[in-house]
Amino acid sequence: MVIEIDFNSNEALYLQLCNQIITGIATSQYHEGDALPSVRQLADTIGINMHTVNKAYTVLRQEGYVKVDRRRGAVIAVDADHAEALGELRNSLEMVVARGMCKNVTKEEMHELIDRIYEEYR
Amino acid sequence: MVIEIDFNSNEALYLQLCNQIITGIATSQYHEGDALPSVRQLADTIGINMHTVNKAYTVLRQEGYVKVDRRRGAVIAVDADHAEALGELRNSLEMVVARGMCKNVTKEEMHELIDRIYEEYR
DNA sequence: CCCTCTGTTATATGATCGGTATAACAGAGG
DNA sequence: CCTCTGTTATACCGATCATATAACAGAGGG
Repeated sequence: MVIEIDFNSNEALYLQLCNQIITGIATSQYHEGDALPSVRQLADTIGINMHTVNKAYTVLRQEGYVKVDRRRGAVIAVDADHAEALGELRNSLEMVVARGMCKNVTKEEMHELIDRIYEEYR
Repeated sequence: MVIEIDFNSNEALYLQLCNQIITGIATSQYHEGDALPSVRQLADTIGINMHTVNKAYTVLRQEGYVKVDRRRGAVIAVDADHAEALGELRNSLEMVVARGMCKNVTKEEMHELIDRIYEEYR
């Protein structure tokens, strides 16, 4: 999978990495058991520091998207704790929905947006 | 409206302020034309610096939630540019939905979450 | 007219974070 | 043994966050 970093973004590099890999899992570009590039290798190919990649992998592990073998490196392993996932989703959605409501976005429009994203990502 | 700041949060103070005020608008605790406390007054009541409040107000103005009179201070004035709002909503939702999909959250569950938030906020 | 309130701007300081850099360590293979 | 893996420690630089002090212009109120 191609990972592209925007150095002019105000989003932190390690967060861009996390988000792209998570999107890669959602879009089935990464599958359970796939090995990610090693921290040194990925850092080299996209031209950033090893520790920045390591930070991204650490966050991904803490959030339950990869597991780390000492020798194989980071491996896609989604920990789909459903209740926990719903709780965090809820927190993330609250601010998004609040902003939408202020701007007169109906919940039907919100549903439509979600359906569209689901279609594109599946 | 009561504004509560969590000094132990990893979220920046000025962003906590923004989010709470936006939530206040969504939940009809603030209405179009209502005046927010002055930067000095609000800073004093919650025990933070004037400039931190000023930064929050500046962001709220840029994102179209308040307008600033020289005399009256910050006044709730939502600029509901619908197309623009939908675009930004879409961007915010993409990462949320991607994380949900990884954790096997169905779009029906996502819809239900949104409906529930809409109910609670209305 | 003066006093007081409003947002705004300018500087400076300290703490934290993001990213880089160099280095070393332990574990697991080939 | 050599090489790969993640991991840890340390240091440095720049940007951001929050604070502090200070001053300015505009708009009322007494």
